[in-house]
This record gives sequence, C-alpha cells and structure tokens, in this order.
Amino acid sequence: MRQSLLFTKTRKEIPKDEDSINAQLLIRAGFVDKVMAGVYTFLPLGLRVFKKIENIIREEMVAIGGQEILMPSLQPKENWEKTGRWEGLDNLFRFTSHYSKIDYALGATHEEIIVPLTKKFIFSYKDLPAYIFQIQNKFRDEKRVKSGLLRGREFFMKDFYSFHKDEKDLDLFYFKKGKKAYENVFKRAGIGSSTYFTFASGGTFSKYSHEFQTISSAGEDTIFLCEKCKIAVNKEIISEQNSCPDCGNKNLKEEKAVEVGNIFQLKTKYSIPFDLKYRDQDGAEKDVIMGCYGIGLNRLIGAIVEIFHDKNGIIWPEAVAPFKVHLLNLSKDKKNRDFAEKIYKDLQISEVEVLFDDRVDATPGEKFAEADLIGITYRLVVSDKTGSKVEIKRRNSKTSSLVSKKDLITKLSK
RNA sequence: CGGACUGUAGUAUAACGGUAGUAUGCGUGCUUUGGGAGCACGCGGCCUGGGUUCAACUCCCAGCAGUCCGACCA
Repeated sequence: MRQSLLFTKTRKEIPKDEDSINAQLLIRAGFVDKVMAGVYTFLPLGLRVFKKIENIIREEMVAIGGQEILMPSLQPKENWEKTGRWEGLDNLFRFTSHYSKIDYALGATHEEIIVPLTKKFIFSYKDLPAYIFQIQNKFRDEKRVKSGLLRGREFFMKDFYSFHKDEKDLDLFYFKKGKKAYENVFKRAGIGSSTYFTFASGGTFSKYSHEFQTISSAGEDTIFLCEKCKIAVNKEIISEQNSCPDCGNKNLKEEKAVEVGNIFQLKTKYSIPFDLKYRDQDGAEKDVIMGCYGIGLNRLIGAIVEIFHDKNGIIWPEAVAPFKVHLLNLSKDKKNRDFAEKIYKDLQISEVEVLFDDRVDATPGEKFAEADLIGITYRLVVSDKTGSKVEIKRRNSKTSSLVSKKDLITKLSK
C-alpha cells in the first residue's frame, strides 16, 4: 500500500480524552478512531492488525476441530428469558422497537443463540462432540468503560462452544485441546512469554474457570503467579487457593494483568434451560455437556500495544504487524525514486506485505517519526546515501545494515 | 451506580467579567531533505440550556460528554 494514498494521518499530539497508552498510540498512529467512550472504528492500518489476529485465532480454532459460523447481534427477548439473563445480566443492552414494541437484546454473548441452534442438529451421541465458533461483535452495557481498547461497550470476540456427551469428554477437550489452542494463539500473537494460565472464579458447576492473563501494568486484574509452572491464581480466589495449583508453591509473585482469554466449563448450565439433550447408545436421554472459550480481539490488540511500545511508538510483533515491511524513500533523485519503486514492486511480487512511504512532500524526519509510531517490524530506507543498496532495520533494534535488493527480497520473502 | 476532575479552531493548549492568543494542522508560494525543517501570507474556535450581571468563554445551577478512582464485570 502506498502511504501517499492512505486517507488516515498520524498525529503528534496525545489525544486529551485518552489516558491509556494503547488508545493514545493507536489513535496517534491512525489505527483506530474513537466514536464514543468504549467504541472505536478500525481504520485501514488497525483493520489489518485485526485481521492478522483474527486469522491466527481462526487457524487455531479450526486446528482443534472448530467449525466457523456467524450468529446475529440482534436477538429475541424470549431466549434471554429462558436463561434468566434478560433481567439477570445487568450489562445486557435491551431495547424496544419503536414500531412493533417488541423487546430485543444486543448480543453480549451467544449461548442464547447457539444452544437453540444446536438443538436443531444434535440428537444423538453420534452427533457429539461438536465444536462451533464465531468471531463476532459483542455489546455490553458496561457501567464504566476504561483503558482504551481494554474494556469497551462494543468489541469483537471469538467465542467457541464445545458440546460433549459427558464431563469426561469435556475435561479432555478443555484441558488438552482448548487450553493448548489458546496457548498457541497467544504465543503466535507475540505475548506467549507474558501470558499465564490462571485459575479464577466463575466456574458454573466446576470450582474454577480459567483465564489467560498477560502481565501488564495497564491490567485491571491482579494475579499471583508461579514462575516455575507458568500458572497463576486470580486475586479473586486467592483466599481459597493461595498456592500454585500444580506444584503447591506458596511463594507466588503478585502482578497486574490483562485478561485476554477466558474458558469455562458450562456443563449443563445452558443445555438444561433449552432442553438440549441427546440419545445415548443405551437409549437413555441425557443432557449435552458444554464448554465455552472466549478471546476478546480488541482487548488483545490493546494488550499487545501496552506491552510492546517505546517512547516513539508501537513495536508490533511481526505476526500481527499491519505490514511486514515499511519502505521509506527519502530521495528526490529520480534514479533513487525509481529504485524504491522497483523494490516496492518486487516485494509485492514476492508477496511481502509492504507499506511504501512514497510521499514526496514529507521530510526524512517526518517519515522516520511516523515509521516508529506505526511500528512495522522491518524498516527499509532508500536515500541518496544508500546508493544501490537498501538500509534495513528492525523496529526494536538500534542498528541497521545495508543489503542488496536481491538479498533483501530473499531475506524478507521467506 | 457513587466520587473526583475536565469540556476553548481538525488536534494540543493559553488568558480574561468588556475585540479569544500560541503551537500544530489545512491552503498558497518560495526555500529545504537522514529524525515530525524554515520563511511569508491565508483558513479555522469558547459543549448545550438556564441564572447572576450594563456585559458571561470566564461566576452559579442543570444537562450532556470525556477521563480517572471505587463498586460491578454472567
């Protein structure tokens, strides 16, 4: 993409209505625009990051057997009444149609839709297990939005639901596959080393739910972690569980963290209200056992920015950067400009994602400052100084090197 | 939901009970080109409603909006 054609612009000034680092940098660099408190538009650069993350999550969900669907945000009141959450969930957005006077909910989560859905297809033990997920926007009437992208009123979530014939099968999937898939997602998104499998409250019929907490001072949760086992305990249950659940270590380290994922064993909590049953081999009718697994995409993006930035801007992990390389042409000389154009084309031919700062009216300082702010992993520079070579520098490195175009393409296209 | 603070050009800010200033941005022209470059000219603003006052952007009240703290977070 040519930067000269990008309709967004970067800003020098810190937005006065954002205190959090993630929102400040994402707005300044032109990844998102704030519409109102807790609601953001994804701009071209931000949407590319979003799609990178979305694809990582999708691949990992498909890898454990997930089948992707897309459920609606607009939902009927009756379904929510069946689970007692029409009144019971205080951050559910509810409203009445002006024409029909019918009540609706905006989906805060999708158990109320997916369980009636599976009731139309799951009848027998032969239909189980089933794994279904979606990546979709959620609405929650938060009493207080905060911390930029970390807690909003509308946000995207990957919600995955598993359906099992018994608790043993759920357990097996939950701990062996579900948990592993989440670890893969966070590892691929670049935050694996700072993310902890965390015991938390909220288990429906099981004692605990499990969260994936990534260490950050911007986090609203406090966790106590066992560095040896890479396991943590949320402060909310620390009085009943004050040691590492794995090794019994009582010397836990206190940290602030962002909850980037959460998995629950729902068991029969939603299958019973909707009467979701199956016929077992022995002819008996039994309740379907469920698990659910969520990852907030906006929050994950915000957490990544909180963790990876410096005073000049964002430092995206390569797998989620909007582009792999940021090519800057600093020269006005036609020969050098043509050389930069050639590199741009060759990178595209080699399928290397590239943002090309081809602007003629921007100064070198401006281009460097914007490149650092945007935070793309590799910065390439063509200028009067680089001659027939190209300067390459990683965003998180202080040093650069000069390479030939051929070596450059080879290095970047693998 | 309770509390605190804040609303001034696109953005970030200043001052003042009596003509609203600066930076940045945007437009035009010239100069400049390895860390948000320079000069000149131009464009553009007091959240909404009420009250006090001769006069309110300024003081008071309410509303709306935003941020932060707390509570809440299936």
